[in-house]
Amino acid sequence: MATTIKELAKLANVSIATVSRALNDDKKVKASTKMLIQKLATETNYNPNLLARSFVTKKSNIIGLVMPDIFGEFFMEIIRGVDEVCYNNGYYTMVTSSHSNRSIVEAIVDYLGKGIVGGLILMTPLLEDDVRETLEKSKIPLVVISGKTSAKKWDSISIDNFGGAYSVVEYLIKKGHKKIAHITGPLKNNDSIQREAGYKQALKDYGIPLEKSWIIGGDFSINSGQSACEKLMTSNNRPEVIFASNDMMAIGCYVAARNLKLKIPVDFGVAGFDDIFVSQFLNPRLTSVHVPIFELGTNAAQILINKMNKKSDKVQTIKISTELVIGSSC
Amino acid sequence: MATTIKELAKLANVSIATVSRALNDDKKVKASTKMLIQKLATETNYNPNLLARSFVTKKSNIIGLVMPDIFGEFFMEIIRGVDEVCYNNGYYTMVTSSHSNRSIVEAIVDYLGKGIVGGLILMTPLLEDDVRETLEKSKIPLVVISGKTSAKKWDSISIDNFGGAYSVVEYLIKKGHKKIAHITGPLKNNDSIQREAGYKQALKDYGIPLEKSWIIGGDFSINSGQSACEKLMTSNNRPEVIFASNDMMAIGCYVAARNLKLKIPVDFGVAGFDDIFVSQFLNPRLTSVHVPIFELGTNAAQILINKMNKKSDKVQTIKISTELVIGSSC
DNA sequence: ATGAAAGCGCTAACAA
DNA sequence: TTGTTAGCGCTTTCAT
Repeated sequence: MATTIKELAKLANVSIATVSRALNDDKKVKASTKMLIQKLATETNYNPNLLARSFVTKKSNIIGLVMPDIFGEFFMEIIRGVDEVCYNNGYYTMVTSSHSNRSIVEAIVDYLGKGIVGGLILMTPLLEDDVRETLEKSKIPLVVISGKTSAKKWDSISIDNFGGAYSVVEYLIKKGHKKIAHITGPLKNNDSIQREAGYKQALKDYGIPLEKSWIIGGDFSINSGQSACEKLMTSNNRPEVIFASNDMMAIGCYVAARNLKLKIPVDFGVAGFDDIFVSQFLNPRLTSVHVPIFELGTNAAQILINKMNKKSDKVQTIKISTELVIGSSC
Repeated sequence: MATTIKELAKLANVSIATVSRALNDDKKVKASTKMLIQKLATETNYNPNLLARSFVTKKSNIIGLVMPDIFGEFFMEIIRGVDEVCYNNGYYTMVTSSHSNRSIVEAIVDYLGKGIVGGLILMTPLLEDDVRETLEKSKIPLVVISGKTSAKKWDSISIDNFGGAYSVVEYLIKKGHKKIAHITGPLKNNDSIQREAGYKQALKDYGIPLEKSWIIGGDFSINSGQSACEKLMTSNNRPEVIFASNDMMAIGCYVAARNLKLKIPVDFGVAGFDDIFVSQFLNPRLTSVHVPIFELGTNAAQILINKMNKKSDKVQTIKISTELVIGSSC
């Protein structure tokens, strides 16, 4: 049995209230008393029962991290970032994702309703109406990691998708390319939408007409990248270079190239987005847009914890900037 | 404010005890009463306060997942597996890792002592004495994901490292190779130790003498794989093929090959272990040992939950078998 | 089959 | 500066 506050009180010959205060570093406890109690606490290996504490304060220092999926490097880095900050601040990280048999709303409602988490980090490519509604009802501090800096209602943190995409395409144009194709991400995914917009804007700014047939819909998966690339490279109007909306699809292009016996970057070039870990080990090294995912996680957690501590209450909207990483794939 | 059991009791015109019983599906509640209460609960969107419940029952349905690190695909898949099973059984997944500034013991103690988790999944490459001690003191259900099936004290689940390594090396030998080098993982890592043992045993079984200089110490990182490979391939006694203790180090060999202007598999072959996601996109496709990591996670969670539900109390020791994946890298 | 009441460990008024 | 006490939402004896 773990030491309780009661036993500690008995040992120290004070009331449990005093112990509680001492442990919570209340200023109005005599220094000597505080010292004694803290010494005793250490000796007896006292650990406050967090459940009891959360229960009575109605505050939980468990942070819920809800993601659309738990897969791949991107989410891993988010978790790592969140965990890092949580740990350093005495918070706990609880993760979940929308599973095959439930929507992201259910996941949120579950976390929120059960009173188990004191704050929520929601990562979602798109804030759909049902999610918005649910969130509006809740009074729990919340940070949204989103593809778009739109949600004025909640603190949100997002990647500069537009700028990142713009910079790759601009780079390609400056290298002399005019025939630049684009493989998009999922239709309703904000990251994807923003990246496509960046692509279009860059073309426009440099006076390059848009070739509709060079914009192929993908879904961020390797397979979709592969088939999109095959489609592009077997048409009679082949682009010189393909900008894939994420690295996974860029990898799909590599696969397609292998199948088609084409050589990157000789026969066609490829650029991606995300600069995931493996991209640097592709041969040739993939040109991509580096996204500091880990920082996305740490930032989100930090903002949330500030909110939970009432250290801040204005709604923040942070945009994380990206960086072009030039490889030899285009 | 969320609906409480009290309000529900008032609505149903029964005592809170009855409500509690009905909600917990106690057999001695009249069917009609139970129905009414459950209907009311649904209508009012009642959600039991988990904190309160855990607090009083002294049982938490939060499962703590402690890992040496939160990085890369391996851990991600574990988390995904655990989350999947937890979700399906109404449990919650709390993750943490030993951080730069704390040991894994501290992480465990923290989880355990605070009464916040009701069960623990501990993933560690090596059960060191301080960890053992800590675990022995604890009375919380526990499952260890380990590199070695040794811990008879706790339920444990591990990969068949020995068998996996043996099968790659056997495959290489049968292809006619005799000069097989090995890059090991960290010295005190059980996975690494078992894999090395499998390598040695295969050589022995096929009567191939061990060449000490062909066993180079690595640490599972790409860099260590790269430098080990460079060392091997620039010596005057070059092996024909390198079996790296994990895919990351195998990737390091690819990098080394590129630097040394050597071609895989023409100039030398490479095999790895883990068959991580990216390995299939390496060029040439890496020969590796596939480890069903996701299942490692689901299994661990399932065993733990059974334990927590008292559905099982015998100590289980599961070994997850691996599968040789033949690529074109050797 | 149901109700009354105690109590889990802790915090937070309110008193002293 | 410290103690007393109520109470958080729930489960669980013990009555009835």
